[in-house]
Amino acid sequence: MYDSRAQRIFHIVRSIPRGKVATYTYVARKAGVPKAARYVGNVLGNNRSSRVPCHRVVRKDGHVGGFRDGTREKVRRLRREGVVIRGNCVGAEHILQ
DNA sequence: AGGGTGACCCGCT
DNA sequence: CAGCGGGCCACCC
Repeated sequence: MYDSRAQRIFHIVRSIPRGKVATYTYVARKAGVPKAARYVGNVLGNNRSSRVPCHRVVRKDGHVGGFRDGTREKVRRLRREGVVIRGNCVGAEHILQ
């Protein structure tokens, strides 16, 4: 199973509403490990549960970032939720601060 | 205990 | 403005 740290990360990601996205840094900060953005990616990459909408987590510079099933799929899912994406960049208006 | 890993980030060139 | 280098962190052998 996962330890409390990973659980916290999943919980935070699950709280991201449809049509919004959060950054890896944002999730790391809310999880209490502000400099562990990279680790957040590790945890989400490992995740396979459809209950965790990890496609809603993007890079701080606005780029969509990686995805287990491919960046294309991540973009598709976000667009389906109404998120505006130019190239591989999400509109800043969707990013939670 | 220690080195390897990665869906990241920042500063410098 | 694009690349590169180094830092970063928790986890996994």
